[in-house]
Amino acid sequence: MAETTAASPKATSKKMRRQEAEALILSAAEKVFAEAGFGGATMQLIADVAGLPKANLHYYFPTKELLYRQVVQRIFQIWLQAADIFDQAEGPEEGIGAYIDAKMEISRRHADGSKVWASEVMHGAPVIQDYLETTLTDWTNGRIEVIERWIAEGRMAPIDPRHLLYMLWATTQHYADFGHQIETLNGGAPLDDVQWEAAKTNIKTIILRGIGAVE
Amino acid sequence: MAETTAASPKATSKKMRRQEAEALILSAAEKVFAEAGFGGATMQLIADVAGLPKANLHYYFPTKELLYRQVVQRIFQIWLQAADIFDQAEGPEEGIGAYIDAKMEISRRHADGSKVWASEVMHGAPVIQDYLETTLTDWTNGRIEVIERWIAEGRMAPIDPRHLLYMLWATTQHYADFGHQIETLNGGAPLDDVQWEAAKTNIKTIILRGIGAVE
DNA sequence: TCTGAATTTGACCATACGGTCAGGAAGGCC
DNA sequence: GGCCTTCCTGACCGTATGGTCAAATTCAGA
Repeated sequence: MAETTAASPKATSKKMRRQEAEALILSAAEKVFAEAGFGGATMQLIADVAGLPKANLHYYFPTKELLYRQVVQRIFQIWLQAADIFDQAEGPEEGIGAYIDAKMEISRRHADGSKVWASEVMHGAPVIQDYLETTLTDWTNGRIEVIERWIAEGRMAPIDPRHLLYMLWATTQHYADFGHQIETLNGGAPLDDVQWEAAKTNIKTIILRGIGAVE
Repeated sequence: MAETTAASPKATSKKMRRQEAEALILSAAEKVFAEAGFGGATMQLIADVAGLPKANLHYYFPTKELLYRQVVQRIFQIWLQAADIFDQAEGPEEGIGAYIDAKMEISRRHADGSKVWASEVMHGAPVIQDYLETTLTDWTNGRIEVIERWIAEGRMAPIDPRHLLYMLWATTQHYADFGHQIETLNGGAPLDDVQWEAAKTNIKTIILRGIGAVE
């Protein structure tokens, strides 16, 4: 189970702080939503995974939708943070290379969150449509400008920046969202450190060469 | 709604042939499963979309799982057929280029099916795990051999064929699975013919150049 | 120690869901 | 027309789910 957050359910005193309780529940919810989807997930199962009675979940998160919304928002934040690397770069090789590395790391460390996000978007983004229209749109347009500048400066080939971004998102998130398929094709074992490195290297090699950012 | 199959619900006589009834239901089910996921989809909603009473669905498909299974199998067949193009090719530029075209066409024409497939895999492939282990594994290994031959013949750079395939799948399916996100970033409108062509061209340009199959 | 706010929880409720069934309707075939 | 198979469907059932609630428990501060 996820050891990324807070203490174990019954380790300390009987009463929890709001913060740690919410973190525990969010972590359990992320896992269950990722495995079963919003419709397939049940509050009972999330409660079981969190090691809490169901009624306790409703104390912190009144409805299933509210809980789900927070799970989605959390991964979106992580997703956005990977953008910083993009900006700090001085050219496409560094910027896009680092962005690929960062997004691959997210796919590995936050596979559940990535799946929840993918599921949400696939179903028409009923919960975070406003984010797509505001934050994501702004972010995308900003990055498109950067790429266009790189093209104008002759640092890479004249590719449509939009489709390049889609390719970056698709390729990196695939390792999280379709992780089960990749694992099966890998003989049933998750990718090990070496294989993850190989994946990153391959992606960077193909894309950076493909856009003419390296020889 | 999908006009790809059969006649409209109540156009002809009261009684339907097994074949057209099943096609109608499968088409409705694909749409609903794509929009709501397996857990979120209800037999009632599928029935409504198909324009049939719920009990009639159970006449043709005894359980929800059985109906779902057939929807998934159908898209998998389409998915596999795109492989033929790969084999008939004589080199990477032609083979991979045609494969990208074919998979992009699937993403456009069968977006719902693609989403159902993605959802199934994301949730651990509870229904089609055997397909992943047999058919898909065989198909993948076969294609890896082809790519390795191309590399050996000096027709492309020494890329890990496995990760190249993942990239092809990811990039092309992204346009179906994340179609809503793309649509939102496109100002709320679906990609038009020109934009789809641009997408294909960009992907082919980047990948074919990236693997050293073209200059 | 007393008090009150925050937290925990078992029991409960209304609803919605997947699935069943019996009886009716259609249509092909003699 | 008579018969039989196939198809259709409203009404129904048991269960599981999201959510509620009031009583119990914990704990910090006066």
